[in-house]
Amino acid sequence: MATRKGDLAREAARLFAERGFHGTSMGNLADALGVQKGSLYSLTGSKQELLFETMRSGARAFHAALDEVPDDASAVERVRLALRGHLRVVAEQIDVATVFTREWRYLEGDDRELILAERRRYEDRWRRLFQEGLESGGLRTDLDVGAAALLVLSAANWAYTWLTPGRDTDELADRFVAILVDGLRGYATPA
Amino acid sequence: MATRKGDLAREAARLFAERGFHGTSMGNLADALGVQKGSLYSLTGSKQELLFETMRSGARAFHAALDEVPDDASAVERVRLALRGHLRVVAEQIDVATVFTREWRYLEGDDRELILAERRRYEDRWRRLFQEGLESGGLRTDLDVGAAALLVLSAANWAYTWLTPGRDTDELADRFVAILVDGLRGYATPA
DNA sequence: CCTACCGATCGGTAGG
DNA sequence: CCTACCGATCGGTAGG
Repeated sequence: MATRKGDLAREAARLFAERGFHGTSMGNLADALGVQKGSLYSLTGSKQELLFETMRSGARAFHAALDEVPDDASAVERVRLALRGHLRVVAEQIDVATVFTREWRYLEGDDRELILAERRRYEDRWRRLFQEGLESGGLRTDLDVGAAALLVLSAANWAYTWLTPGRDTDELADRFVAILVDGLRGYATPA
Repeated sequence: MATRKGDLAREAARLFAERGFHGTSMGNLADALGVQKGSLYSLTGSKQELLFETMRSGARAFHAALDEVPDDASAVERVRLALRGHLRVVAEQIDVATVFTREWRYLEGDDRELILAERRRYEDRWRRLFQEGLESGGLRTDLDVGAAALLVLSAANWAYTWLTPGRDTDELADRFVAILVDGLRGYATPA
């Protein structure tokens, strides 16, 4: 069911990702929908609200992807599935993911606080993944959990700049994890 | 020797990093320097030129850091020093690094092509670092060079979002490399 | 470095 | 969804 409101949300994500929030005018959005800019205000309250809705949609997608990671898998397997999930969201919703990762600082007031809290919560969930992996013995005991989480989150957060939608996304996540798990030097896995 | 032109370049980098290129007006820059906005045009040709000069300064700094990596060190050591160099540039010139990493797409015409070429060249130099490491035997023979370079470049390019200037930057680079080299599972180094 | 100004465009509203 | 409009601000210039 394609609604005009949905069309606007999609075009807003696309243009905010392509030109940035401040580089996109309500006039640009109106052109993309083929209407006059005054008409947009029956579909949204403000440009700021369009940004906020895009961010909420991003937060929802990334958290939902993490929800799918099973509690009972091994530490390495959980990291692998979490990275697959994150990269899949980026690949399937590249515009929303781009705006979520890069344009949050143009939010104002309470909108900004709410989205920042969601971003922090997402990163905390990742850190917990590593912390639990360490405690359950799936990761080396001297692992720097903060640095490890930061490293993987960097790969995840930078992905919108290079990921090509529909091109072996899962396999790429696995290749990252393979390097992370066994290292650049790569000793053989013990029997 | 503090010149007005230098003051303007510094304030431009700071504001472009803080509010984004399109979120910063010539009026904001004039306020930061304590002059009227018309006066800025004796120091620069246009707002676009200020962005371009910031980008050139970033490109210069990152390439210069890579120049310092010795040719004759081991593969792992070269990666470690290259990451140290990159993070040091981010820490010491956080505004320039932020703009270089995030605002390049607001450049137009030839300026954009030139800076994009410099960015590509920088990433190529990193890939070569891994390629040479593989050929000299310092890295595991089945290493996916493209994925490994992308992983480290992600950590490097995301650093402007979390790096605190002047706080153990070198040590953090070393911790990243330690995880990358020996892996999350971490087998003992062979004798 | 300032004052005064240019045309263009901005986000948003009123009234239909 | 449109027309017509609001005050504010934009990047930039002229002339001093």
